[in-house]
Amino acid sequence: MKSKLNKELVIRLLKYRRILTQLKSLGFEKVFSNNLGDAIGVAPALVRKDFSLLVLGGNKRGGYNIDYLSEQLNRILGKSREQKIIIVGMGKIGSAVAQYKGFHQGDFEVAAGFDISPESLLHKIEVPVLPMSQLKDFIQTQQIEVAILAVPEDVATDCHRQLKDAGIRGILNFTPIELKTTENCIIHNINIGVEIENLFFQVVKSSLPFDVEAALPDLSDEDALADAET
Amino acid sequence: MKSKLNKELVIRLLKYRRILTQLKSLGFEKVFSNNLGDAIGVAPALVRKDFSLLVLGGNKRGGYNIDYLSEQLNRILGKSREQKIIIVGMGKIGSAVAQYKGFHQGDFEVAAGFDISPESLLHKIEVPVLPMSQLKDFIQTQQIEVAILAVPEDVATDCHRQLKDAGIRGILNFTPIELKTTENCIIHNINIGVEIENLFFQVVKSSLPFDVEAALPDLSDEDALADAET
DNA sequence: CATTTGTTGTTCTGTTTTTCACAAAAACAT
DNA sequence: ATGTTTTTGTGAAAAACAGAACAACAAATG
Repeated sequence: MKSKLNKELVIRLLKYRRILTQLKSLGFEKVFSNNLGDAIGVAPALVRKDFSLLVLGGNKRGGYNIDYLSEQLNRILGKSREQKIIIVGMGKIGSAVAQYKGFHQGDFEVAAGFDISPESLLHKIEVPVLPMSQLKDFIQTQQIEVAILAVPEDVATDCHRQLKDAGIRGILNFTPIELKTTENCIIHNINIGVEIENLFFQVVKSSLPFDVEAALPDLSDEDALADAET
Repeated sequence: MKSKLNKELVIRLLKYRRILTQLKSLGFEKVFSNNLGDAIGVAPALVRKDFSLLVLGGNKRGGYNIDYLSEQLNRILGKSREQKIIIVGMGKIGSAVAQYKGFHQGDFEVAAGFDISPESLLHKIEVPVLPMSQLKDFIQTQQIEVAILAVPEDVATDCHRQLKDAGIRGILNFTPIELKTTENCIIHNINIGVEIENLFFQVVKSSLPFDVEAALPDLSDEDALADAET
């Protein structure tokens, strides 16, 4: 069974929705595939194909209706509003995310943060911070499904287990430990260290006057072979 | 010209390197493809394929030599040591990243943070925080190539322009504004809001007793067609 | 009313990336 | 020595993904 809503597509749809919300608030009523493409950094043809796949039609010369598109994307993606999440580990990253303003028009509410020593966190945080001992109970009574994991590396696997035991269905993992999706719990890893290293590599590679890959094994044999055949 | 070192491959290589460093510090000398695959969450065959592509050989029954692999990965990826980065926007996210401990054995040094009002930042931060007015000069005299952008949404594009004007070659962008890579400046976007929305979608989708995609346009026509042809 | 213009919808094709499957080689055991 | 096990290395198949091209159509124009 091939899945129609592949991973990249879903991300694009979420981005379209955000852009549409912005455009709407600016008073626009319609939008063209190249506007959306520019906004999220993909080719206009891909935008049209995405909507075509979902049978979201536009008008042959008038582009797409923003209200219609928004509604339909909400139908497909779920309104994802009033969803509650918790944050485990209220260190720097955890509390930063707790106060993150970039959520799509307040879709999510951080129901609580958890930490080994909640008392020590005196910097004003708008969400209640509870001790880890209350984690499982809170998750189950509040029916929390999604958690953000932002604890130190050495307790990551232990916290992961606790979250799974408590019945969490999805974890956004900011620790450098690569957790793995299981049947009952979907993991998305964000490894900031790797992201920075990766960016550095790309920059250095693009800055060099020669091709980095020239240092890699020779592919010119293939060409030689091809030449020999002619 | 097809590039051998594609984006996903580079990320895997960076992850291999991290795992190898850990294994080495634990006293291991060799490692098998399935160990590495487990550690970074990919199939063992892919690990072998990666190394095969780079002509990094293992031993038919003894796995791969950790020291050798580390050296070779360092050669290919660059040692990426003593590189300096700056952080623009020392709000919650910015200062969290400034103090991020997950960097690969201290590869990177945060040379400075920049903010509109550096004085107001009284929470103890180990790196110097300078006013935006000094941004361009600092970048040029210190020869900074990579920056992390963590400012509020409404000034993101302006800061982006300032960074490009100052000659920055790579930006890790934490704002919800999707910036685009240009000839001179590589952008990697990390949109935390979208990541959370995406995770929610996947969780809801997996939780439903029926197939979400059933609500989407019918593909059974294809089957009907195929049947009709037989 | 005819013509031009602009934009969508979709097919077809091409590329890149991953998985499968198994031969080959090395280590180990008997 | 001989056989058995384990793990690599890789060619071929499969899947995922994107891009180019262009027909179809609606709107605008004169």
